[in-house]
Amino acid sequence: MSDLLERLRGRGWRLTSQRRVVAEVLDGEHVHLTADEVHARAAGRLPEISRATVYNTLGELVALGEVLEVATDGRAKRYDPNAHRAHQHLVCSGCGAIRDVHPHGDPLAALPAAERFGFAVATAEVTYRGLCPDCRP
Amino acid sequence: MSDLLERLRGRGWRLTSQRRVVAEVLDGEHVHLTADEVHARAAGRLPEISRATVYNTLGELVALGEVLEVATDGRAKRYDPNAHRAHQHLVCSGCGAIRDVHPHGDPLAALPAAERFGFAVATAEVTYRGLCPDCRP
DNA sequence: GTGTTGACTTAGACAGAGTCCAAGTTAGGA
DNA sequence: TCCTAACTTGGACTCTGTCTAAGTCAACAC
Repeated sequence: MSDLLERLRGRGWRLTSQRRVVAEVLDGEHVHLTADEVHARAAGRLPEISRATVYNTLGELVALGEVLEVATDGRAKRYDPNAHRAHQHLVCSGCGAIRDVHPHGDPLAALPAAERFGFAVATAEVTYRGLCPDCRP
Repeated sequence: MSDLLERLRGRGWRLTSQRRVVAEVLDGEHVHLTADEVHARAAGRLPEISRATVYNTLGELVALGEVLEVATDGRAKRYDPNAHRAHQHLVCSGCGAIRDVHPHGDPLAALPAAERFGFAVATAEVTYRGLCPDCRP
């Protein structure tokens, strides 16, 4: 994602310090941060950045396909900078930890035409759930 | 789900009119209602039922395994009374419509041991997304 | 039937996540 | 350097969902 800023500029983005900081936060740690966590880290570098701007910027990055939105629980969405390699998520039912995983095969292929009901099915998201080593009894 | 009330009674539930109405609402329409929609329909039959009771009852039904919680967007959770037959969900990216679908194969099998990172993986939820016939261009 | 009691329900306050808006600021082209 | 549309800001607001204290009532014992 290091040339992300250039790609965005090429798409007509105005390159503000706020957007730069948000992109750097996502780029820096390949974890799954919530919007509030992104805001906290961004504020570490640019104290006056507002929550609204973080939400706006994240929404734009998602719309541009540079970042994935992950909703594994009913709580805050998380943002995954690893948008350029297909993967799924493994979530701990105990502590909520998330890992990227790479199952084999294409999950889309498992849905026969008769089960598509005329939808133009485009993607399949898989969430695996279970207890992580730290949470196992 | 018609004998749901009996099953619940057998598990020590007190059978109040509120719980009965919530169970009937879920039983009556095999759609995926939000908590607020369940509340609205329940209030049609029992006007003084409170939101808190609807949330409590839905939570209990989920804990008992009688109803599934489905979070397909970052918005309100939806409640799926079809908990006794394994299935996945197909969601319209345009209007949000949800259908139960039955892919073949077990999605869990696609995750090799090397990709489980010591987790005791228990379930795999698949969400297929695409445009429904009404939303296709 | 009546009484008792703890489980259940209620209204409303509260909290977390996210959106919206009007006013102020600024990146980048002319 | 100036201009202006695009961007940012703080704060109010909405939407979901949770919590609490006080009141109610289903089911059991008698």
